[in-house]
Amino acid sequence: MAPYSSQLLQSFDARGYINQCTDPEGLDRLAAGPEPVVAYVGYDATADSLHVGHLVSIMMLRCLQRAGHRPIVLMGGGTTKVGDPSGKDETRRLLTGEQIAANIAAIERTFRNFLEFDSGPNPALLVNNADWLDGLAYIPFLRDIGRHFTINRMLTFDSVRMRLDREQPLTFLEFNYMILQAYDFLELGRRLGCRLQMGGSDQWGNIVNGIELARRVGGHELYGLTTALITTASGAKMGKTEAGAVWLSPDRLSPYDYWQFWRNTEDADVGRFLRLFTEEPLDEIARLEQLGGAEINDAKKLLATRATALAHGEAAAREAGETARRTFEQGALADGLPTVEVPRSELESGIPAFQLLRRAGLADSNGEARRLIKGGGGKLNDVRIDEAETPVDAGALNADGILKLSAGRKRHALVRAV
RNA sequence: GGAGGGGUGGCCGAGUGGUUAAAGGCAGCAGACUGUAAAUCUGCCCGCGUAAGCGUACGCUGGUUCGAAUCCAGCCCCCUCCA
Repeated sequence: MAPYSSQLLQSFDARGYINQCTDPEGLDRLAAGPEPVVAYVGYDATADSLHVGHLVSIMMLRCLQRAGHRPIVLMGGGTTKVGDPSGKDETRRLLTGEQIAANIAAIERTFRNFLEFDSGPNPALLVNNADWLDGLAYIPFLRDIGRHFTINRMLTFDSVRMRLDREQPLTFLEFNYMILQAYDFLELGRRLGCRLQMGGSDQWGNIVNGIELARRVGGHELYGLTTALITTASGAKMGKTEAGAVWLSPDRLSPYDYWQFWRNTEDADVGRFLRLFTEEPLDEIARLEQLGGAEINDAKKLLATRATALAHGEAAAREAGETARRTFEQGALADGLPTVEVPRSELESGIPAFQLLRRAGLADSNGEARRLIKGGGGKLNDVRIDEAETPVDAGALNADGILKLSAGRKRHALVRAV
């Protein structure tokens, strides 16, 4: 990779963000120029939270802002009504307008932790493509925009071909997604002077479409840059835990669990993840990833705390780290673990252990809780539970009226008598 | 419109009348080993139930049968070839 002259691309490159770029030299010149670069990443509003799969692009926006440029978060309020067929076997169920609006509001809260929207010389912008897509008139749109797309070419795109090859239906509605995304780029260029779109590698085709559309209708030269899909060293897609997706919203995944996710990073990924997901100095990261054996755990703790601080704030990160330290290193019963409340009267009369495990959220069904205990994974106050039926009563509570349940060595929950 | 093939548990994929809650693989959970790592080995892996058992499940609806994922009919959807 040629050395870049702009601080922006130097940082992107050093952090490991870049997978493909449509015109690295051109973009480098633009970023090294006197004007701040306006760049965007689009996010669908299909859920009320983003997850770690989105995190690289969020970090890029943050990095871009810190380098003095202007980030735009594009919420797909309009495109979500259509549904991106990329990477999906089946048509997604359609969301209502209210659901989409609620999702956007929830996601915005996450972005406020990563980007500066209200002050500074280059505040971030959050825009919604429903603003221009909802009011499109069909015939004029077809004539002005649709004429620049050929079906022949659209059929060659991975998102389309995959559906066709896998013999899955692709509706005309979804087929239009790539056109709308291309149009978004054009529109952001016109409205806000946006020159760069970034996204995951699966967005490459869609991004290129936007660039070509702008060229055909005679706009500015636009640039595209994608990130690699982040996988773990053992090849698994990143972002799954025991409990499911790793969400960025604290309502979906507690800061404690988020911290744990990063703490459990594989050895071989620590350096790479520190570069991608924290802002630690690069030479410090280089030192940390050299650590061997058990010492690498210090690097993992730093990764967990820094990454959690970005998503949930310094205080939450410190608290999560402290909870983990007391739970794992001292074997103590620490506040900050997931907690459920149970009426004291119920505990007085005794609750079968398997039921309590389920109620504490450590098992999804009674059967699963039973199997957990049978397999030796159920613990009450760090003592193995031998029988699923064994009643847990008030005697297990400590002086504060709390007891600890565990599923395996990593998943813990507190039960508080009330 | 015609001919043929197909729709099985989170995913992939066996299974052509009872021994099938359904082989095998992946993913997931737990145990052992460790460092809250990886790799490896072991167990678990639809729900309820201590258990016996019950409920639900092989695209949908009905039928044949003592008994159906398996046979029959109709319907829906997908694929291939022909028009």
